[in-house]
Amino acid sequence: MGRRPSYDDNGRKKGAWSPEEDKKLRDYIVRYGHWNWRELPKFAGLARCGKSCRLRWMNYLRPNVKRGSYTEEEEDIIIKSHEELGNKWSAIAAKLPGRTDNEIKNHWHTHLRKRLHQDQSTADPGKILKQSTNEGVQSASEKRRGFAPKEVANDPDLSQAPPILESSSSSEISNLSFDCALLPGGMNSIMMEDISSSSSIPVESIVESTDDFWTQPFLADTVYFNQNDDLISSVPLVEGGFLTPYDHNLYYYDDGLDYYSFPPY
DNA sequence: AACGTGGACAACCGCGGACCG
DNA sequence: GCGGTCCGCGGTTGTCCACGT
Repeated sequence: MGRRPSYDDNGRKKGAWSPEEDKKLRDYIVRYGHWNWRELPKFAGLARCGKSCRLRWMNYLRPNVKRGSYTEEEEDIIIKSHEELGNKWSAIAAKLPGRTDNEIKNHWHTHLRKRLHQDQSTADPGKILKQSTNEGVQSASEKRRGFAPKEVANDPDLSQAPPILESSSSSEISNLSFDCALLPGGMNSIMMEDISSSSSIPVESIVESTDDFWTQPFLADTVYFNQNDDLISSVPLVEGGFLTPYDHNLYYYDDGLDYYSFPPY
């Protein structure tokens, strides 16, 4: 599924994500967080725009993203929330742990809306929910695929990942949360917070952005491709696999610590 | 077996809000 | 108040695949 990979005028890759790209993005964010979406692909070695990376992470790679069939309760919540909120998919998603707004939106358009329209004539809400649930337990496409989802099944990293349970929390997977803010002087700053240690370490990044955030490519000078013409890295890889913000002789990190340490200013 | 069609869903695109100088 | 940057949201599109003919 997804779109056929292609490249735009700026040399950025578009379309379906490869398992290698997924791994790079996931590994990078797990390790360093999404401190700045625009610059993240550069440091993660991805020829993607930041917006694409954000979407992929939020809708697919993010911990706790629950995939697969919808339960009766979930569909009930979606229908009721839609009556209440309309097309506020993010608000509806907030009521369904593990479900993304995009996934709910798709599910609504392909299953629930159609069914609601069909059953409005019968005017039996209980029946609507029951019918939607019966198919929601396993959709036609899932039956076809014999779910698990194709990409997850094909991706050894994803398939080996622990099952994401409704009750699990993101902190079980990563203790790091990241907030981005702007510091005076127009410089970007990174606020990395280690939940477990409650320590916050603001740091500054030298990158000043003047171009459109989402559309401007962020390829480094040196681009490496493998034999399949896939981008291996847009920056020279360093030990551990990524060029990080700290590799610009500005910061360093102590990998043995729960949080990153930086030289005093 | 070949082809057409529609379902499903990942990903793209454009817009607008929050924040800051 | 204005413009720029960053980010999130919702609508739409592109593509794959199963199924029907």
